[in-house]
Amino acid sequence: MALHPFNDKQIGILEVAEKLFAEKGFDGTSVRDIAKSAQINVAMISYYFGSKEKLLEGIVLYRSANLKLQMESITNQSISPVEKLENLIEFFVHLVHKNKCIYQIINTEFNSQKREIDLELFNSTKKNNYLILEKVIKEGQEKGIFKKEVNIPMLVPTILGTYFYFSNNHVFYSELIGLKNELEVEHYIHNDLLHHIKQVIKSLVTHETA
Amino acid sequence: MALHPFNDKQIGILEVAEKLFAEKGFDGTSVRDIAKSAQINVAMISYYFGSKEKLLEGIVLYRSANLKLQMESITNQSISPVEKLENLIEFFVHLVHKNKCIYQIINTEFNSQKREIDLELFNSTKKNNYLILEKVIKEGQEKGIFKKEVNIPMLVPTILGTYFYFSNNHVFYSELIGLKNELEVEHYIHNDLLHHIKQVIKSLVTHETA
Amino acid sequence: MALHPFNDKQIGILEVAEKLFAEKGFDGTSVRDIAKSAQINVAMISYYFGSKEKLLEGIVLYRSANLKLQMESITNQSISPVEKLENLIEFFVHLVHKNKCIYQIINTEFNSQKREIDLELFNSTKKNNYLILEKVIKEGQEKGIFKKEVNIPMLVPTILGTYFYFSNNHVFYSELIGLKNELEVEHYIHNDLLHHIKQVIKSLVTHETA
Amino acid sequence: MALHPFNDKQIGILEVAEKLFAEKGFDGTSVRDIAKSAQINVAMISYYFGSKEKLLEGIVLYRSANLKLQMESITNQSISPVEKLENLIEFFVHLVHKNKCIYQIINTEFNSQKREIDLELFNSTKKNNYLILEKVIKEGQEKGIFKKEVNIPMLVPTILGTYFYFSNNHVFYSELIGLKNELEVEHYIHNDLLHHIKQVIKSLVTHETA
DNA sequence: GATGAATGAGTGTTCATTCAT
DNA sequence: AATGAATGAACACTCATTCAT
Repeated sequence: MALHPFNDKQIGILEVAEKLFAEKGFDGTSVRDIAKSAQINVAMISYYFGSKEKLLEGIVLYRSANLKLQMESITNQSISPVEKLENLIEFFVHLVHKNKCIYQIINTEFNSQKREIDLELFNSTKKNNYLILEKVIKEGQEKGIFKKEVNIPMLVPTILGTYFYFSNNHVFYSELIGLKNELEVEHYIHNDLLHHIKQVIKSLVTHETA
Repeated sequence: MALHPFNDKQIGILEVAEKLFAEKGFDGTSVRDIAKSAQINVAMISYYFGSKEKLLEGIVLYRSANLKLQMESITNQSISPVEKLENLIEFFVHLVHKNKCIYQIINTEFNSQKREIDLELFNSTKKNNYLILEKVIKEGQEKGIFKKEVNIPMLVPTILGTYFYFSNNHVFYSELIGLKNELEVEHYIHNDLLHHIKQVIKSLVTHETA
Repeated sequence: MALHPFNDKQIGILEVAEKLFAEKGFDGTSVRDIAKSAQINVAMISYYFGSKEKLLEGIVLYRSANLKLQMESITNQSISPVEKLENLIEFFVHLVHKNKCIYQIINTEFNSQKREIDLELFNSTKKNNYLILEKVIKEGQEKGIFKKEVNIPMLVPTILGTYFYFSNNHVFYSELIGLKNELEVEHYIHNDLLHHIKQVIKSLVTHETA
Repeated sequence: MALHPFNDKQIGILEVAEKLFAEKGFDGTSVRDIAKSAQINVAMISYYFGSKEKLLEGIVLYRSANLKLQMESITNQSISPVEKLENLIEFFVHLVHKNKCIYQIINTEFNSQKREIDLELFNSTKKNNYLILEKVIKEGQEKGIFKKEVNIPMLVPTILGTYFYFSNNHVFYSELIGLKNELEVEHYIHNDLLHHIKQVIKSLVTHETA
């Protein structure tokens, strides 16, 4: 059974719209833009989704359904808390990187109550992710591997904030670091940036091992 | 001599527009919205700035000029590198917090080449800030206080990314942490969040001191 | 043999459409409204009637056929001209009251050549009704019961105009007279209003009887 | 002081719109039709009136203000009740004939709560007219000139209903009576039809004078 | 025979901008 | 210097109708 009620044609429109909304913003994207990109008639957007706003809701619903995670496997393995933590960070970063568009949209369109739609499914996923991370940290703390005085709720902001800040300013940092094209940026993210984030978190939570 | 060419009336419009653009986005804000908020005639925006786009450029120019920093004082004092670093982090966080609006605008309106205007002044400030941080870190490394293997360019993304991620998702985190109103959020940022960021960076760059 | 070519499904649509057209006007009613009310597919209207306009013609045709009257009986009875006149007035008022919808439609949609469809059948019925009334009046005149100087063509406008004016403004008159609900309005029409119209016409055409 | 807040340009639009609404109905008339007829830009309708609906309200307001009557003169003269009644009928018929459009609009657009706008001013005028007529009738009754058993509230429906029924069906009646053009119809209304209506009312309310 | 999908034209309205003053 | 009036283009959306099945 599907987690969302969209057929193939609708999904095509959703994905085109997601890309455009992420690039140009909701208000900066007209239904005509979407229709042209998706090679459909303008009327189809109303026909399929009811309205432009409902289309946006559709995107959130569609992606929220897809984001339902199977992270249990990561944290249930019989590996050390540090390894679990590293796997989790890797998982988080890959996840948001792969779903950059929808995160971009949600961060720009749903901030400060600009728009009011149901983010419940999305937020429950976020909450769930937090709880998994919290469990791993507490496990490490109990084992004496992790420090006690860590501000756990602020870990995800540090992990994902670092990623998003880099991503949002990738033009600036590409120049600063000397990345010549998108491929190199991509490579940098999956290697250097990810490594940096891991180091940041590990340094914070673990006792220094000489 | 002024760093920007705007008179008092224009500044009034700029500040109103900045607030609205940050709240509702550039495309989501009409010149009539701005005119009404600023209690001026609609035609004034074109009259004073040429166009809505030019108004946006004006905001960036106005704020960039204001962001010109006197950070030298922080780093020239005869205090330890760790203290310098802490002061710098505090300075950065307070700066972006105070100028949240313009950062919001730049992050949403100038991503992925959506809009092409001159961010040179803004970017040079950013670059300058980076260089100051880099200097502090290198000083600490030379003194043997800081680790060598730190990815210095990614420090600002970690510092400001953490702040922005929290700020963008403050509704979610207010609920998670239990902050009841804007005042408590404000207090949390200047205390707990700032402390967390300092810990993150210090843990990363310093050798553990037992 | 049927007087119109419509099957049961078509008649269902016609009657729903008639009601909606009378309530909201032709242009104010969409084929989707009709389809929803009639619980059929939107495409059915074009399928069955060819177009929305043809559907309107269909309604007129359907009702015109139904309006074919058996009034001969009224005027052929061996009763006095005054009684014939009263019966005729009663018949007219009841007829238009029962078919209020189609009269409403015709009065609003076919005025001033707004729409050009075949009202021949409808008009021939109207003409026929006039002739029957004329016959009764002339019979009364010949018998010396009715006045000679009556403007016979204006009798129907007086009879039906009074009814329609009241009907169109029933909200205003309900308040003026003190009718509390639709039932009381209905009762008023069949009693007081009908009586008034009879008095009006009788006073006009008959010699005062002391 | 003006009874309505419209300037000359607005009045131009109002009058064009009134004509079109009367001819083709509110829903049958597009703002582009109006703009073209009034030789103005489409946006002006929203600019001046806010919306198409508000334009309709504007028409009603404009005409209602104009309909404020100085009928007192008619009924305060020292003439017989019969003469007063005749003058009143003449006044009513001329009034509605001259303002045919707005009456047409109100009768078709505001029936059965199809549209809900403020008809208070219009209705108070209607009520006022009724009261003046009632006064005249009662004066005649007191003087013994008019009958007692008259249904006074139904007099206006008879007077104006007759006029409107003829007007709405003028094509049919032109053919029936043999009126060749608009001029002849106009002439018929002001002479024969008006005379007929007077006869109808006089016959009803006065005692026959041999 | 009957219908869901799809379309192009048209809807009322808002937009940033310009113009006359 | 400053503004109310005005404009053409674009907006999201609905329309009656058609078409493939």
